[in-house]
Amino acid sequence: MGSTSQPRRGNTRQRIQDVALELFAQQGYEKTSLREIAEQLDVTKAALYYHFKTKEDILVSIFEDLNKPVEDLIIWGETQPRTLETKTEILRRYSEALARSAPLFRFMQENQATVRDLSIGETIKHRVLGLVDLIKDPDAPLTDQVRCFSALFTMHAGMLALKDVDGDPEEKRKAALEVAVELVTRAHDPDAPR
Amino acid sequence: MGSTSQPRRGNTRQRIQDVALELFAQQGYEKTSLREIAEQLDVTKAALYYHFKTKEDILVSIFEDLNKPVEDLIIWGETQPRTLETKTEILRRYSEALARSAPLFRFMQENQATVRDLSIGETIKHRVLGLVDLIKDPDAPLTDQVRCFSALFTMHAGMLALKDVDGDPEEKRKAALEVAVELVTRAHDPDAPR
Amino acid sequence: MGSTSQPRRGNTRQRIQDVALELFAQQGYEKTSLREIAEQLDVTKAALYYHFKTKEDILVSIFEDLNKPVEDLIIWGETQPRTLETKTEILRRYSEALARSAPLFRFMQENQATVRDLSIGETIKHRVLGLVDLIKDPDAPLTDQVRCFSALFTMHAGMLALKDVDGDPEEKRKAALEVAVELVTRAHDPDAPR
Amino acid sequence: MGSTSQPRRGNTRQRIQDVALELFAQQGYEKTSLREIAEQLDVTKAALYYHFKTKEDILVSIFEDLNKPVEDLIIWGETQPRTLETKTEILRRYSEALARSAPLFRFMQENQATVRDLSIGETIKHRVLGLVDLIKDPDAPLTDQVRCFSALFTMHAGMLALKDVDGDPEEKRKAALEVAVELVTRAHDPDAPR
DNA sequence: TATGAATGAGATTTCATTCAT
DNA sequence: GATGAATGAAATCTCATTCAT
Repeated sequence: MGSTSQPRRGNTRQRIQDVALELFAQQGYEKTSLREIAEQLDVTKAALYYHFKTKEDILVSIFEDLNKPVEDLIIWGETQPRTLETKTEILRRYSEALARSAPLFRFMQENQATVRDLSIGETIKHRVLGLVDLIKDPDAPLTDQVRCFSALFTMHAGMLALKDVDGDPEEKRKAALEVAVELVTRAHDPDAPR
Repeated sequence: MGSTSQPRRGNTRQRIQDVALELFAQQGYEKTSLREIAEQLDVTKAALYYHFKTKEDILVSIFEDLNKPVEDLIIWGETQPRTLETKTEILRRYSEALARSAPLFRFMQENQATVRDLSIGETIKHRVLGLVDLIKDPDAPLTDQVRCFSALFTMHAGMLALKDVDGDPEEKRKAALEVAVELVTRAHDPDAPR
Repeated sequence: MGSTSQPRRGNTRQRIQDVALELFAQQGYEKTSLREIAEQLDVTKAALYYHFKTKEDILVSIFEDLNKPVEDLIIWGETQPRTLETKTEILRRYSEALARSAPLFRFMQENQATVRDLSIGETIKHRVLGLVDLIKDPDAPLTDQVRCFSALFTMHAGMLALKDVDGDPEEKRKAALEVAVELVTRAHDPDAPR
Repeated sequence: MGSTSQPRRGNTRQRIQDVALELFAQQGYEKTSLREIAEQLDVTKAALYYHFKTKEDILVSIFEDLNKPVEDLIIWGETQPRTLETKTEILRRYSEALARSAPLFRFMQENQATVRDLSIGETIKHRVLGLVDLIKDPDAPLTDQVRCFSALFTMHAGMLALKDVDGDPEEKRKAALEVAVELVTRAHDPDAPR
């Protein structure tokens, strides 16, 4: 929550995560050193090692905390019927999850090469594919599968590329969601009137 | 014939670029060391510095060489009328350029955080925005602007995320292009029958 | 008493400064590598970087420590009346300061080109000019100003060139001081009988 | 042959020496790389090696060319009677030699640590001591010997420290010479009236 | 809960030098 | 007279990590 006025006790772990995520998102994972993180927190590097086993562990812990909503979403989705309504709802919830953990997702988007080799790499891949599986039909033609992927990436892009476009972030998110829903709708019911 | 036995003289510069791009795309820019590149070429690190001023310079030179087609495409596009046909043609050509320089674009997609801070960062941003400008109308509603961004990202994704989908790469590329065209078409003529 | 068997903990910083100064004076700044310093101390190079930010920083820290007496001397001098007695006293004290920090001054004398570009360069220049200002009259004829500079350099030389002359160092220092005093005396009172 | 006209061709050797000396004096010997010299001359590093065997050799050759007058001066001095007139004349000629080869002497003054280890190191030491021998009496008291050294250093300083003093260089040189003569005069005839 | 001190590995870069052409 | 290509050695510096206290 509060980013500047932290009471000095008991929440160092959280503060490390906050600062680390901020720096990771700003500069990239490899270009952010533990020294920087420690300095910004006014602790020593060794203190980081009291709370986390490795540098990677810091990132993993952040990911695990912020990723839970998406995980839950997939679990929920798997119990629902594959109707268009369900798919739309999934997109809606996913869009909100993205918005809530924007820095993390921005980081993941911009550091794919890094993240791929880390232990979360597989998890992430699984998650994206799991999400796609919920909104696409396995036997759909290739074009429809592309539409589903595209829907997801559209929402990701909604947080990134659209930085350079004017307008309120929340509105941009909604516009991206709208386009995503449209894409999935077409994929879901190819015979719908165009 | 032989892909491993390189002719030893005269083309070192090119060979450095080739090996570097391969490794950059495979492992990421920061995790690829000059030692690795040199070893794979059976030259000393110092030889790299005879041909390039810095590590960054290697990447920049690769980028400048492979980026030319896209640059040309933008210049061409700026002289054309903003018809739907032009836009479609731009997408088609861009898709082909992407396919031809796949490793570079894959690298750029997966190393955005790195590339952003390099001297090519601004160039790339300019280029993407220049491309988007050719296919979107400046006064179009936000949703249509998203569609245009989405079209571009769909083609990028066509080279990346779709790795995990079965099927021939060329077919996947065409499917991505088709979806992109569709998105731009809708953005171009919002009143078209759906 | 042992000069080679150093107590291993707690005073590393000081030991680095000692060894560094010795090597800097012996071989010059640029020709002394951090590897050498580290090896002579039986520490790793990285340890040096724990205590000092850069190679230059090692030198700067040495300089700042040993320069204090001279700095104090200038401050003291500025509060005194510009009598011949004051000037003589300044020369006397300066001569002693030089003797006490002989290796540093020898280093500075022999590495002027290097020191000039370092961050201490300006400080040193300031200090020498500050010192000269205390012993020369601003409106004195050029010849008298030269005498004052010469007085200072005579004492510097007393530590250097006179190495190749026979005799006890302490006696040489006193002889140099005597000549310096004589020069300043003449500059102070040009009409004095010769 | 004998004439000193310098057309743009065929005098590369001389041009190398000129540029090298300028850079050596400006930045110091170690901090000046052959790359810099070559670039400033618009030739390749390898070209330098056609004309000189090593980097040191460039410096040595410069030194040998410019040092000749001083060498001659010493030889001449050795044939003269050790009168005060001779000594004065030596100082006068030396002062002129210094002025004529100012950059070289400035370089030597500021790079003593470097020069000491080079092959010219011994030569220089010899030369200074040879010069001193001409103006001091071997059995003179220590103070008088200091005066002689001081005379020499005063003239050196005349080219350096006096940079920061106002006034015409030629006048400053003459002032330095005057003080030097005075010092040697006293050393020569201690009983002279003061 | 943390720190102070240190390390081992490795990064990028620079340099003087060589040699076939 | 000079270049193009390359090398071997070394330099400065950074990093993630460890451990006794």
